[in-house]
Amino acid sequence: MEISVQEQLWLLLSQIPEGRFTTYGRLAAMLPGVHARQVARILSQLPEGTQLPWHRVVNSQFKVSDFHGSGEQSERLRTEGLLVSASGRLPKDKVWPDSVL
DNA sequence: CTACTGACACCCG
DNA sequence: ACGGGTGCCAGTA
Repeated sequence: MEISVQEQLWLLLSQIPEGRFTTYGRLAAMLPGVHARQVARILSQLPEGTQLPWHRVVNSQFKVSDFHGSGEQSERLRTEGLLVSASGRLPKDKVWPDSVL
């Protein structure tokens, strides 16, 4: 009995505390056989009312993609106390350590 | 710092 | 099955 990649990703995502963030690549690296691109796709298909912090995932450059409307992701991050630079980048000292599992 | 390239996984027509 | 596009990444200039 194995849980799907999708569910594993959800569990991982739910572990990210407020004020922290991670990247598609880091999440993918924690799930053997999963590519970063697949992570991005799964996150993009989360239901609208989800409790999961999808906004705490950015690309490897620590930059917010903001494809989700007009700046909603950056807005949410700022609300959690994460300072987003003018160019959309996040501070590297706030990265979620992937050693939790 | 930015721009471009190749490769990977997946979706759609 | 096939080719083109994408929200990625790593490498390079």
